[in-house]
Amino acid sequence: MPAILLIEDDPALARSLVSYLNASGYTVLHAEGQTDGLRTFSQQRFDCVLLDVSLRDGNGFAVCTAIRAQSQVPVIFLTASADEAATVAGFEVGADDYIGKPFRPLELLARIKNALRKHSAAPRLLTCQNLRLDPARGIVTKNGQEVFLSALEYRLLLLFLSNPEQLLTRERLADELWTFSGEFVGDNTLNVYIKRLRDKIEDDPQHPQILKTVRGLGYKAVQG
Amino acid sequence: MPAILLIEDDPALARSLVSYLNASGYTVLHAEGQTDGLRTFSQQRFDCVLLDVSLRDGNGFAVCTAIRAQSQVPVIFLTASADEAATVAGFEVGADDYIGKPFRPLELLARIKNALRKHSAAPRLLTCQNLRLDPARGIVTKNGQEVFLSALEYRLLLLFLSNPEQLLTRERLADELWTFSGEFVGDNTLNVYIKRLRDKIEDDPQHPQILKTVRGLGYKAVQG
DNA sequence: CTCCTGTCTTACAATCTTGTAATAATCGGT
DNA sequence: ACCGATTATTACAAGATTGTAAGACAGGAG
Repeated sequence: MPAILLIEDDPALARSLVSYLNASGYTVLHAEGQTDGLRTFSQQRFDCVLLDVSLRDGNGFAVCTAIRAQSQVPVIFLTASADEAATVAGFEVGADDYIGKPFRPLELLARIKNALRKHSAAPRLLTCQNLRLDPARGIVTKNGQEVFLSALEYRLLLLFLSNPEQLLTRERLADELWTFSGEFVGDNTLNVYIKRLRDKIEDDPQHPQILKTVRGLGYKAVQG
Repeated sequence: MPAILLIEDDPALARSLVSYLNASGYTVLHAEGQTDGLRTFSQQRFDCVLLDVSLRDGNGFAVCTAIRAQSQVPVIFLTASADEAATVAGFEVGADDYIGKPFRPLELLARIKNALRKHSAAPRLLTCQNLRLDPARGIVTKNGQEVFLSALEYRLLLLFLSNPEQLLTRERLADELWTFSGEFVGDNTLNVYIKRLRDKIEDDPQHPQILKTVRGLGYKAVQG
């Protein structure tokens, strides 16, 4: 049951929104103004914020900026006006969507749902054939079995899976792996890492199906 | 210069949109209908798709579904009607936004810009005080200097920074770190890892400012 | 085919990581 | 202040990682 924070100082409108959203399966917490809203926001976790632009004790843009300073939560602006400049300003301060009154109930629901979906679609997996890399957990699996990669092997694979079908030059790869370690690393070192990675992730390291060699240029990972 | 695919079968509207968006700094390619649009889409890369719901040779929903089958590109629906059901249906098939005619020019621009920003905002950084973890590169830095973490230390830190201000129980942490290695790990092992991580990321490991101990329960990372 | 160049493979020491155990320190309650 | 339980610290061995070097191999040009 997703939790929504509604920051709205029109009592009648707030009441109707709360009951409508409740009926639609959301837990709604209503804050009356800027101060109230930000305090509530910092006290508990919400899945989405509905924010009126015109609050008596300050405008909604400031609230949105404050929220953005500490969170990536979806923020949807509500506005009475057909004020185009306000809409633009809303997006500038990091809003996710902007709905003008009068609200069409189903559209409001659809936009909330959309915001929640987009936002929760974060845990992306990088995959290639039977290989899966989960950047949010730092884990690599092959056919469901964990493949334990060393720190550098992980970074190398991450590079490849983030740039599928793209040719990564030897130089680019070395740069990415050893930028911070100011020291030189030998010219052959990358070859060795490619081999080690292939030994761990390829079914037949002699005939790699994932990390292809592009002679004279570098390597590329296949799409998949 | 972002590339936009406009699928719109009203010639007058299309002309005005193309020239307006061109003037606003976008490269626009105009397709007249469903078939045309999908062919163009598969032939080159676009940063955003503007899609009219009512096309003569098929409705826009089908086009959106087809696009979603092969790409995560932002899709913004354009609609003549104030048809609420259509709006809802648009989001159902994976649209990112929905704009009703008549368009307000600046709002249209703002929504396009928003879609582009949200979509390209992938390289998120997890930060806490002077510490930064880049999941897209698998790199941790402290005051700009790289902190080289072992695979398990990295995963442990990732866990903490992904759940700021949340209490992570000892059990939960051990589960996440050692799920795949079916073996038992000693009860004290986690303590040792916490210590090692603190030694690398805290300014004063004796008085941790990032990884707080919650006696009897677990640990939590501070926000920020 | 032959040579050359670039890549792969193997092997190797120095160092780091991993998990354990033993000991010390700390917190909270009495 | 004392006690018991929880957490922190230290030290240690087995094993893994890292970077290098040397030789084997493979592809392309002539």
